[in-house]
Amino acid sequence: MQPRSKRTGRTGRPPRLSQQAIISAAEQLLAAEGADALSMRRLAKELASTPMALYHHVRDKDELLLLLLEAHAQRMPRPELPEDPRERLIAAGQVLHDVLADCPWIVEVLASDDLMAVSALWIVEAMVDAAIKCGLTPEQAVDAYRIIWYYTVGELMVRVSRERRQADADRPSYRDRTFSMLAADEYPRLAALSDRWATLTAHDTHRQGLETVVEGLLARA
Amino acid sequence: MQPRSKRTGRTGRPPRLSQQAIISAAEQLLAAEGADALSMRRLAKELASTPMALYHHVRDKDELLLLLLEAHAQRMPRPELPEDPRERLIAAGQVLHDVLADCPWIVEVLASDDLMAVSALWIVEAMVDAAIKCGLTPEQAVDAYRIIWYYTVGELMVRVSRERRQADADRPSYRDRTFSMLAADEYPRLAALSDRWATLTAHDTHRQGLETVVEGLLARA
DNA sequence: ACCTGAACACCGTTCAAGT
DNA sequence: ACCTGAACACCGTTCAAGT
Repeated sequence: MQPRSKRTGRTGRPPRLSQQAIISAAEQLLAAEGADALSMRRLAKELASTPMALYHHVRDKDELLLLLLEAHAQRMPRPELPEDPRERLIAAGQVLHDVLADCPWIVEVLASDDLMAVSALWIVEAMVDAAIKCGLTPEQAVDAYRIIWYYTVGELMVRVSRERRQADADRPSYRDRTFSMLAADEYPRLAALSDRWATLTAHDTHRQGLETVVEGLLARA
Repeated sequence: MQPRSKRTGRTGRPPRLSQQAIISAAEQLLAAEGADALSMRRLAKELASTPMALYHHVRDKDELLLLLLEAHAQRMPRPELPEDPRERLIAAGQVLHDVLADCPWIVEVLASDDLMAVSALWIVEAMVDAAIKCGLTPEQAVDAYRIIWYYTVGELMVRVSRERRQADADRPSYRDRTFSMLAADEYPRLAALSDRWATLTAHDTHRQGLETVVEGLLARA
């Protein structure tokens, strides 16, 4: 696995670093200290090397993040999807979500490209295929994929940022401050729900929303 | 409008800076040079002041961003929403989207809090109200709002990041490289669509997706 | 080919002092 | 009360040089 220099001339030293080693170290760092800790400089320190040595193996930080996403997607199990196209569409959407949900650092990558890693492309294929089998045209199927994708990205964004906020939990959230000041005449619905808002918006609605979105998408088939 | 010191003692100088002045300068900077240019240091330079002077008027950069969002939402016109609750729900979702869509720098704020500025809270009120009038329970209405919110955030994230990518358009997108290498036997649907993928995913599906999501939401009412 | 050291051009934020 | 200067603890990336 470890790439070696092709010519082992007398003066050439064996490479101390490799893309693999860098990716592994980055994964360890992410697991141990979270996304904020991952910087080129810190990573170099972790590898007992210098920042510039990394740039010999990855083009820039963006490429490193993409490589990390790729490695993560490759490791994920590829579950059998249901035969029924509707169930298949929902299941694929769920997998898409789950692949990304357990590596929250990925959100920065999400923003940087609108397409998954190659290793996750089978999910997109499954979704477009299922949508077509549900009676959508190929064009509608692509639109359906995009709508589900937007829903997924949004859910992840909000989920991750909430988790980060809870991490440094000292200061009261803007939301709490806002809801305690709600004028009941101007915002009757929100005021009526204000004390339950935190709990109502805390429970996980991803799956339910996914099913809802699919229901809407197939209604036009 | 300009806050003045209450005691104008002989030794007290008139304040050179104010929250208002800082916000205005930040808006100008954002308009002129985009989100990346907005830093506390740069902003101080623009105001012919020092970074630390800013911290006397805003707590930190997060608060500044929140104040900017608030100011933006306040300026937005508040359109009359349709009476019909279903149309009302869609229209409110559209406004929510539009308020955010024309200030792409906001995406960083979106991640940092799950609730809108106070000035945009009327949209949430309208959505929850419309959902209830459509026959949903208050709990379902909150879930409906959240699902639309996720969809909106995701659409904006992807939209903004695509626009940024096009800004520095030198390097070919990861997507293009990926799609040109697609194995037709492994990804039959995507391969069949590969040459049209760019155009199919370029057109704006926000509105259509919004209507679809609402359709799915109301199907269970 | 692979790596290092020093530098460039930045960040957000804190501290201690000035008027 | 309002502001300044200097500093702390970082960033990503480039350049020129070393073996």
